[in-house]
Amino acid sequence: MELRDISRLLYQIKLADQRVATSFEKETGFSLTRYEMLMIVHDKGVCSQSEIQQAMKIDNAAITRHLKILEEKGYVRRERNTANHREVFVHLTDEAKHDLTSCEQDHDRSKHLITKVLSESEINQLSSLLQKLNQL
Amino acid sequence: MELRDISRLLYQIKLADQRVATSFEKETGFSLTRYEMLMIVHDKGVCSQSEIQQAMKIDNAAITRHLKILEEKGYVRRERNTANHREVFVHLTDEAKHDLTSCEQDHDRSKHLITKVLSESEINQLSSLLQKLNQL
DNA sequence: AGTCAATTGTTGACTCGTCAAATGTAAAAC
DNA sequence: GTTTTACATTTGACGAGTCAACAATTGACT
Repeated sequence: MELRDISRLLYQIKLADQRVATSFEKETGFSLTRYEMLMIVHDKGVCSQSEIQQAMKIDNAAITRHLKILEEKGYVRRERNTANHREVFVHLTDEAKHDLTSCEQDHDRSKHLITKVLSESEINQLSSLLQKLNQL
Repeated sequence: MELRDISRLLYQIKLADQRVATSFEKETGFSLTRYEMLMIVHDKGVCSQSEIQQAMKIDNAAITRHLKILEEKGYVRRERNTANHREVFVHLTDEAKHDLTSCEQDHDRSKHLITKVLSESEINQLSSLLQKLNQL
């Protein structure tokens, strides 16, 4: 495996990422990162930012900024934990829940782009390969 | 395939991209994008920026800025095409060629991280899956 | 010629991530 | 009971990409 080949492979990953993220945003109206963030908060119900950080593995600074935007849009509410004023608790608003489920439903009707180029089993393959990469 | 699952998958791609790009840079000393750019110029010998753009599929603005940096580092030289003053011809300097081959050699000795988590056949799988994604 | 359109590259304003330094709070050490 | 130390979040400066507006050059049509 030459360095040249590795560079080509990794660059393909970069391109795929860009492609896929922008197409997700076009289809759903949510940025991929913020959608993921909302879903994580949704699953946890209420959580601190560092919990989000651990789940998403991106920088805390990015979390803060996304949440600020989501708050402005009225999708999340943030309150300092009264028992520990260091942390901020985040939870979804009803509006967010509503918009997310309606987005899901819209989506169910019009299959996502990715299912047009990859079969179910290929998606599973991809997922397990990515999992290995993300162990690095 | 639920939207939630798609979001998870795409987010994994994003994470893999970030991981892999930063590890490439740490190991080689070249940013992935600029390495790829240098190799493309290397392969073509001399080329215009729009040729690079087509090969790399990133915005022209990004190309301009990377080339500016590479020029400052003494890795490429740029001259307007005398036959068509709209385009700029780019070619590598000897310094770049030298540094690139020595980087390649260093690399051959210390296998790249990716080969530690993926087998040869997994890498091929991944590559073909990415190719399909990049058709979107 | 003289205008109009297409091509090539550059620049500015924006998004999204990083790291590092700063803030504010809690807990531990003395 | 201060003074460290650690933790959670925030902010600022930066890198890398996007898009849109602009400039310069070329080529084509009348």
